[in-house]
Amino acid sequence: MPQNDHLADLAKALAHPARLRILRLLLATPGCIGGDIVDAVGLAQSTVSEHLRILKAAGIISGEIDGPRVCYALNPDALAPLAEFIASLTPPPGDACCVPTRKETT
Amino acid sequence: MPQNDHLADLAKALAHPARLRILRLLLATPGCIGGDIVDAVGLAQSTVSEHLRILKAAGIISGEIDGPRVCYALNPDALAPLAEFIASLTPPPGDACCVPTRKETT
DNA sequence: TTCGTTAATCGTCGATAAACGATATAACTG
DNA sequence: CAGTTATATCGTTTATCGACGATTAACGAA
Repeated sequence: MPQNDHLADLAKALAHPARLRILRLLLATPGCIGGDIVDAVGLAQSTVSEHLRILKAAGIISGEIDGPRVCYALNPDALAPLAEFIASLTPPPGDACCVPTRKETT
Repeated sequence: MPQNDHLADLAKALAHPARLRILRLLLATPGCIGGDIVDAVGLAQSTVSEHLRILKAAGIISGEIDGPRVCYALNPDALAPLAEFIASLTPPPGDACCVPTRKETT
């Protein structure tokens, strides 16, 4: 079942705090973002570049060359299969769309 | 941000095809399931046991001793944080219904 | 063209993960 | 108690990951 392989690849791309931080950063940054990522995550430039490469290889982000920089952007559709899988494991309680989220401030 | 660490741990637990297969198997199996998992995934018993240990450590499954066997069961709530994170990256298409704005903490 | 900036790639290292066989543990059976 | 079955753990080997510094490539500006 190659689908599992793909899902595992997606999960693997998320399986690192630095990459999650990068994704949050991209989410919080409306426009283009370049080397600021390096500052924000506090790792070496080459390390950040590697994380970006991994995210890009998984299709989770896309990089567009913009002059001397590269403009990264989220590509959230890529994660849809993983989201579906997780949802499929989740019990169907009363998951009507709008459930008043009680208990969230854990 | 320790939350990223936790999310990364969850994703890491999912980042292997054999573990995804195990989760699917648990999902498809209503009652208790024991060593049949070994047959289904086609790996050595010790390897499967290790995968089960990892899933259990992540809280994604739980194992209850049932006589000579161990009864494994999904524990889908454990994945909720990861599902939320992925959802937060997903563009809000027409989600008029559930505004999942989890109030920007931090 | 030369220089400075930005990002990607290379080479290397230690750490972690994955897989296996062998062995140990626990519980039921007789 | 001895034997069988079902899991877990141990120890080892191999592969992959994560991080870094150094180098290279691409681009804009002077």
